[in-house]
Amino acid sequence: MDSSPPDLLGEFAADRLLLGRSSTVRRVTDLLRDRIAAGALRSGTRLSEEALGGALGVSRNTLREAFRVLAHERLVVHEMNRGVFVRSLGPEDVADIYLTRRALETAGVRSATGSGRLAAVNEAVAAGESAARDGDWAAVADADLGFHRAIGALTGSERIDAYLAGLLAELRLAFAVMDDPRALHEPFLRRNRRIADLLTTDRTDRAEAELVRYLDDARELIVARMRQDAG
Amino acid sequence: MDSSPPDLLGEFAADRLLLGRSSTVRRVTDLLRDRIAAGALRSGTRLSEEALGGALGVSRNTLREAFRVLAHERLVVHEMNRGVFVRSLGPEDVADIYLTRRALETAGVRSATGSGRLAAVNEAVAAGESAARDGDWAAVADADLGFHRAIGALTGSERIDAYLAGLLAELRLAFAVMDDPRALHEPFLRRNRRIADLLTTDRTDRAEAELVRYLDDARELIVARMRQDAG
DNA sequence: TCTTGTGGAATTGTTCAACAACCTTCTAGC
DNA sequence: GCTAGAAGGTTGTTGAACAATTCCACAAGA
Repeated sequence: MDSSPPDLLGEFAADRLLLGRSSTVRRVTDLLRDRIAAGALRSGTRLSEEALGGALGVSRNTLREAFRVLAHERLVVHEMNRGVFVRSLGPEDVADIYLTRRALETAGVRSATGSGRLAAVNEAVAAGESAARDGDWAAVADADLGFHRAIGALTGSERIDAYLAGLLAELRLAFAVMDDPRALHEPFLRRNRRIADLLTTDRTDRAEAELVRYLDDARELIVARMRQDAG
Repeated sequence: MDSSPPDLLGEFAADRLLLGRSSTVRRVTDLLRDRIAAGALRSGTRLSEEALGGALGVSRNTLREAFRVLAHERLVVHEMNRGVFVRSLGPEDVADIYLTRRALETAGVRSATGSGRLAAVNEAVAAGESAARDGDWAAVADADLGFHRAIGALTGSERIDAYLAGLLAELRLAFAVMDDPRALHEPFLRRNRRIADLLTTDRTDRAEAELVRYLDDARELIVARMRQDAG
């Protein structure tokens, strides 16, 4: 042991977290989260303990532990004695999510200078533009969310990053309402680029103003579509 | 039914949510959360499934569901095949929490004007001052956290309020390190009052500056004490 | 002395079966 | 058409069981 370079030991210690075999609950939670984000499980769908447990080959108890996590992430709602359902967002939810995004993302923009994390922001913009050229609108959506997550990560806070990631996952529930992902994400590609450029050139105040306008416009787009569907 | 005033029906409908009999998991989760916040369960304490389940009179499966929730709230850590432990915060955690508080609370300050929610802020300040006069430093701590939660609630976002509440609960884990609650909270009573006054008179920019200084100072106080304990 | 096996005790991870409580639906009766 | 009540299915919770894993102590070897 003493002959090993200390660096090597450090690497192993870091690997240990990745190495750890994941529990069944963890795998089930991840799987359900992915299916919900991908829209395979629509809003309002009832997740029967018996049916889903049978399909996944896990016990009811294990499934219930996974449900508790997903409910805390607001991806499903747990109604007492009635079961759990894939969450469905209303206009108030979307408005609330955008209020929260505004708080977190503007915080990121304001601490952009000297954060040394702008590379990820520019990479996300490039990924979105590349996906748009390929016509892969699902990838554009991913890149768009990745961009905003990178904006939040400018704060350097692990909690802000994690919470924003969850918030954006929740927002995907609303995306399912938009039948045309291109109409939802394409117009914002250019605005992402502009915000990234403003940040790269240290014009943070203007970047913040652009970001706030972006968020207001995106919210209005979704809320309008929701009211249209409802009426 | 038709003879009842509609207001009354609305009240009952609202009560129904509160009335709803809570599940065992919910009660266990609340109880453990309270005990952790109160410091009755110290950081690092191992929560044995069998022992705790026996003491509370609930089954291991029920307890495990509660653990999933608490782990998601970052109040306990779940180590695979080892068990769950009351979380212990390091200086990095405290720094991260204060970064997040800064993002959320400054957002609240910036949307204070015309929010119509300043009453709760002033009430929290008054509650803190009253508790200080009584020498009830635990109540001062509650009021302090209530003040900052009210600041976040100025955004009008339910999610920001809920997340900030969780964040402050997590921070109580660090308060346990401070043996003297008076030293931790008393100096900040005056600063809370000052921030509230600035907000009430619409001097939001100065309020924000004061708040940021407050948060930086509080973080330093806790981090310094932690390093002192560690070294 | 320090490290390396080894065995056993204790704990967690997961499943299964059971039952009470509850919700939903259908039916009978008015 | 409406209400009460019975029937069936689902969730809430428990207790037991077993495999997998960790922890601890102790012995064996360098």
